[in-house]
Amino acid sequence: MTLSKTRLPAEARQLEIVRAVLALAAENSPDAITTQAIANHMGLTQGAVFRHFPTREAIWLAVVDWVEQNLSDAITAAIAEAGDPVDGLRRLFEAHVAFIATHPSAPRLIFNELQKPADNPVKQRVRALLDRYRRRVSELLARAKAEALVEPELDETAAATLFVGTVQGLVVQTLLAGDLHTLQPAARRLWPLYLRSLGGCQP
Amino acid sequence: MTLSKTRLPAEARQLEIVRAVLALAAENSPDAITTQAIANHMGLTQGAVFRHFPTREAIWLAVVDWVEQNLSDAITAAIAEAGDPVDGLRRLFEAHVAFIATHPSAPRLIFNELQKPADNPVKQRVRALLDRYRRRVSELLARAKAEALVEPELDETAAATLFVGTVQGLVVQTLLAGDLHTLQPAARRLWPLYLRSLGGCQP
DNA sequence: TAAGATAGTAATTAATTACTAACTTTATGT
DNA sequence: ACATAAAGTTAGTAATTAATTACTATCTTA
Repeated sequence: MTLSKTRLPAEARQLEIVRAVLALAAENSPDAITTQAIANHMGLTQGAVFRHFPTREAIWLAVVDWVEQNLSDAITAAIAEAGDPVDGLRRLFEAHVAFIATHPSAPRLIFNELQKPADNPVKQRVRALLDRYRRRVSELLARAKAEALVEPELDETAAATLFVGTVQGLVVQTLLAGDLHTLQPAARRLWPLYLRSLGGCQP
Repeated sequence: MTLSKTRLPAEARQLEIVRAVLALAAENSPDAITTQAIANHMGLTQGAVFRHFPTREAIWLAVVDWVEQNLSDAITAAIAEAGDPVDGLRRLFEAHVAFIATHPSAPRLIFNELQKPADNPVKQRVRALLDRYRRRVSELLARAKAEALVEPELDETAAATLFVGTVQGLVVQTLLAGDLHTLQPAARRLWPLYLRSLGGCQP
């Protein structure tokens, strides 16, 4: 419960609603989060929510936007500090896992949306987010190949899919196990394996 | 619509209900599948469903049982035909992907359950299913290590997690893209990468 | 300080949902 | 044939939920 008590300007309240959803989605399935629950979390009445969003779906679009923006920033910062492309991949991997560890609701949103029919607007937004992410991984892999840091005949597309999949698969398993605090340790053990899959310096 | 028209003995009808859920889950989120929708799919009325299952949750437990049984059979068959452990892993990988391609509702169930609170009975069942699966992968990896087919200092646990994660991550991405028919081609491109992550001498 | 805009409330609505129970129909064994 | 138990129907109920509406309180600013 935040119980902000005071009235907030529309923009600030919208952000509050997004954060309420993120907080609630850390423990519950996104679909199970009712507008009533969102209102309770802020200490407001249910009707107040619809002062700031026309429909429930509009809330979810705003949440996806928030995730996209923050994840994108984290990625950019991680890559910027990198030495070579392979180091960039490692930093990206760690940043991605760290982001999920602090925002467990983010993967929940994704896993939730991939269930729904194709024309769903929220799903489209999530798909676009993931596409952009994979493209950035591909670029790093291409540079790594150009600098002869990985197997010269590496299947870049597959390697990018595996990169994203490694994180996603790990998250699936830790979410199912219920112990999200083991995410980062497990990720550290996975990285050497992924790195070796790229080939390169080894015979 | 199956429209079986005739009356069915309880046991057969229960199986019909499970198959109806599997069929409906291929396109919709499991949570969105109502008892009414199940009944419609069989050409019966909603009340008929509750002749065979006391609660909605009981239906989902039966569905998980079905998946567990069929996946387990497919795995066992795949491993049985294998030559060496690494060949077993490859066959297991292919069998797993093939199972998902023919039963896309299976991963949907998993992704749906991992969202819910820990005490959920269906989630517990799904978790047990995945644990057994990962253990079988671990055994194959251990044998591969004993036969010196992979890196002698391989982190088995991590490699098993990566194995399962590779499939799961791939499924997440194809489900999100909406083109499930690209699953198997993409999987074939991923296998060489996973194999290389295990290290060892390449033939 | 008065006027208008903005944020939130309280009550209600229409639709959907899992579940129940009293009933009718069908299949089957003797 | 026919009794009867099982399978399916009909017609509900109670609870939940997103959305709406008429109203009130608070802030801004001219």
